[in-house]
Amino acid sequence: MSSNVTLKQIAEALGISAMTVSRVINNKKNVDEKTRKKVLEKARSMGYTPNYLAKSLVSNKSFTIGVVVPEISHSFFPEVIRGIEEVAYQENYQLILTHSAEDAEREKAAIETLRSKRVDGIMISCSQFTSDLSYFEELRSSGLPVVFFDRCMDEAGFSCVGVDDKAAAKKITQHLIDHGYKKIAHLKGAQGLSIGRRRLEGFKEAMSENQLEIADEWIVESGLQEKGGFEAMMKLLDLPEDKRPRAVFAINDPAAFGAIEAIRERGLVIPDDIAIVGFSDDIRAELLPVPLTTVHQPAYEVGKKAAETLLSIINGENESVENIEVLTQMKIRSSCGVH
Amino acid sequence: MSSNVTLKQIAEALGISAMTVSRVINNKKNVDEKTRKKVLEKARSMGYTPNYLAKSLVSNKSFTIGVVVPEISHSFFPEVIRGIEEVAYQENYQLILTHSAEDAEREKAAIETLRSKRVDGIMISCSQFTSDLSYFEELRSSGLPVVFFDRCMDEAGFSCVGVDDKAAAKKITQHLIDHGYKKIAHLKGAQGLSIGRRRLEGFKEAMSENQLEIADEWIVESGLQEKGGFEAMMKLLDLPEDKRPRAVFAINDPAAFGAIEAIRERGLVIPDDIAIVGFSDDIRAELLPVPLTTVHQPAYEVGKKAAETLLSIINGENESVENIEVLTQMKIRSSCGVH
DNA sequence: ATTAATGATGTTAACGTTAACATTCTGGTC
DNA sequence: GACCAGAATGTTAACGTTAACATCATTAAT
Repeated sequence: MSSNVTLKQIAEALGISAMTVSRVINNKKNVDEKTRKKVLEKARSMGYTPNYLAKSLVSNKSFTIGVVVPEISHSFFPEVIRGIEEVAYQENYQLILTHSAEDAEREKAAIETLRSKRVDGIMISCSQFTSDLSYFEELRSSGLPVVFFDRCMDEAGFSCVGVDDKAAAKKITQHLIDHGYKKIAHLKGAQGLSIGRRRLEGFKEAMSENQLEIADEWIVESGLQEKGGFEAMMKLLDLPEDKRPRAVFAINDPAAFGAIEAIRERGLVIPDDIAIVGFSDDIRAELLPVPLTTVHQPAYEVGKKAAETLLSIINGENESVENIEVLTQMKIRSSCGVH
Repeated sequence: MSSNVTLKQIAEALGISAMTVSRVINNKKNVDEKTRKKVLEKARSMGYTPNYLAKSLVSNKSFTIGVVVPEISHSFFPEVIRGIEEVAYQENYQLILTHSAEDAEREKAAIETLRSKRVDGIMISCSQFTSDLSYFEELRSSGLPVVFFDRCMDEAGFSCVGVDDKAAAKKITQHLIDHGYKKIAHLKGAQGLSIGRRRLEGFKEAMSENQLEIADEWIVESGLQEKGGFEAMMKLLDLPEDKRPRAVFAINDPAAFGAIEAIRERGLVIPDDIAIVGFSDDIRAELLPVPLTTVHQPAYEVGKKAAETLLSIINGENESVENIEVLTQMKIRSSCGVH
């Protein structure tokens, strides 16, 4: 358990000052070539590893950025993280990854810890239950660079990188309408979340532009997971037959999977009895017995763009609060009916 | 961009010493109740956030652990990370997540950076191409707690948390044998990696215990990705018909997916013409047209166990170098033939 | 040989925190 | 009222690094 070697120890071993050693380690000029070699050799032989904590303390810069995700293991976020990591890596930043597990308190605590660890910026994708705007206002007044991605708090005053949720939701709803469906339901997400609101908006816009009825009972909150989708769909299936929708637009693919399960349990057939479309293009969507029509989100791109945005703020190249939308792509498969 | 508030600033604002403020912030005793309240109030109003960098510098403890994964976005690792994160969260540690992208040099650089950031320990899953043992020996001599997970370097002298690769490989090979197959090939992984070696060993053991021929040309290196699996399978399919294997055990599911693609391209049918089994129970395995028989790896458990092991070393509760195997479960589906 | 310019090195203080020790209160005891 | 234990608070130095300035050595120019 050899404790860590310091500049000073190298300096002492060579009978020179710590400053000279520092200069060598940081490749500064004005160091004699002989000294440089001597120092490098000694540093290697003593197993020197610079202490970035001390460095960061002095420079007030940690080359670390914090990432807060609500869910690590579902397919979208790992891909986003890969995008973030790639950009960070290029610029020599590391990531502290924290996981809120869809818990607003845990999210808050994570952000506090990240601040304490003096990250240079934070990237946040909110939990489903995040609603305390005042906390984010406080965060904003701290001046720490922050960017939201995918799940944003619109009023928080931070930039947000997501996908064209509203436009895509509208488009895929329109696709159902083009198939001749009129009775269309929506499994919606939490309205505190930008994605929940925007997808609902897109849905509504498509419906009203086509003069179709938007029945209250056909807009059911499902959350973002299988379970919620299942339960929400069950509610719809419990309606009297003539009040039942013929098509469903689910807030995301996991919710759609849950809904599909519910439909199947009731012995109904997709898309003949009920058509369904999702959002996110989960890796499983394509592989279902009836492949799911959905919206492909370029997750890697979202991560990349979000990281670039954050770094530009950190580097002082960008002050404006922006709403950046990466373009999605509709994936038409079979669950929406013949095409 | 208000710069960060310090203990000293709070102290000055109240006309007391920094030490007293520190005592309040850290809930130490021997502080007057009135003072305590005054300080807490001031700290809140000034927006104080403790500087863990400074704290860590003094205490030589960062409450941060480094994680190095070769691949972020494939389903196994996110789940492992979730397990790690959960344990870390319980113990108030944060994770610095780094990604080697299957590049040995990048992996080495990541570890160096983690050391510089003075993480309290590191968890590593090696890239496919990691082979420089001397680096790990050096790392070991630094005394920093390290644990490998899933992809280990056996001789490096660190504990390793993985699954019962060899036993599981043997079992699934035996399963193929029980189906009556005698001509069985193996798409193997890099032999520098524990999983590559152990799964090959398990395969060989099952074959020889059943007095079956282990033909050299039926053991083909595929790597761990689709592409490698595809190419390796193509080599097997290029053999003269009578020398072709009737069943294949792929090192992991992605390799199996690639192989399946190759089989299909040749117009052959699974399992009738060629049976195939994988390893890892990728989320897609179950959803294939012919669901893939494979070995389920409890990824979350691996992450959890690995993190627990690392923390026990960090806390000085554990000195021994162990090889911990989390038990897998065979998932028998259809790709291995009727059952 | 003297001066100036430049190169090589050293010294000091600071970053924000806390451990260890030092000092100053307080309230009680005799 | 003197004394003391203990509580409350303060002072100093240290963690490892570097910026800023200071010093000393060397070389070139006159």
